[in-house]
Amino acid sequence: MGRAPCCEKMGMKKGPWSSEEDQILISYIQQNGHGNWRALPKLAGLLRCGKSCRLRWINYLRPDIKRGNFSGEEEETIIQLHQQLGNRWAAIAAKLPGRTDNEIKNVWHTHLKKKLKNCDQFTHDQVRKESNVKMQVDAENPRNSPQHSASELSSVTDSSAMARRIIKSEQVLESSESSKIPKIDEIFWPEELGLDNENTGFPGIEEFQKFQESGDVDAEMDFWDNLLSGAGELQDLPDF
DNA sequence: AATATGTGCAACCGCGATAAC
DNA sequence: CGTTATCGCGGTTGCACATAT
Repeated sequence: MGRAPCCEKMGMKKGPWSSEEDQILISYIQQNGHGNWRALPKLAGLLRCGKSCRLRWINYLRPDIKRGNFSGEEEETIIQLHQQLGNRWAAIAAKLPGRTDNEIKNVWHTHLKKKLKNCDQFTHDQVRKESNVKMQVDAENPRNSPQHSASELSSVTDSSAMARRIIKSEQVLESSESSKIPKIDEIFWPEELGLDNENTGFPGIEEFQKFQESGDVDAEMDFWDNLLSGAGELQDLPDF
């Protein structure tokens, strides 16, 4: 259909809101409700378009807005919901009380996307690595089952589980101030440091690989919890 | 200390859906 | 039933601040 933008009228103010404007909008909505957004600015005495007022109220001034950093739990929820719903930010926001679609969208683009990118990179490397190992094993033992190999690979391509690993591992790092604890990249990409897959120096690496193979995410989360609670013991790690 | 670059976030824009006429 | 107005959503932009060089 094509419709003229709501702010086409000249004289409408744009850009950041002043505290005076905020106050006018808050007190008007508290007294009268928002009603017709388009009519609101005129009635409230604001030189803004209705769209701008609505956005300001929904994303910033609403009393039930929860401000501050997202918890790991919230981030995990967003990742899982995004996997299910895609970029339907409003639908995702509906599952997170006090969070707005705009805020979630921002967090996604600034934090979570990067995490998943790292995760994808890890997954890609891991698949490649496991494929190489598999090819080597197959060459040595042609009777190896192809189905078994597929299930092994599927466990590392579950991006939700991977995201959980990333978040949990970051919690491990945040929980300790020891400079001897390797960064997540160092845990996940030991080959870049010249360490082979068999002996990374990462404590519990065998259990970690076991969970990956089984695909038992909950058991893996328990593993991370144990690692988190025993983060202090990681000081025994070799220098990287 | 000055400048360049990166990051986070609030706000804007355009479009589709839908209600109202 | 077609047209118009409004709302709500998702994508994008631009600015302020932080960090690196």
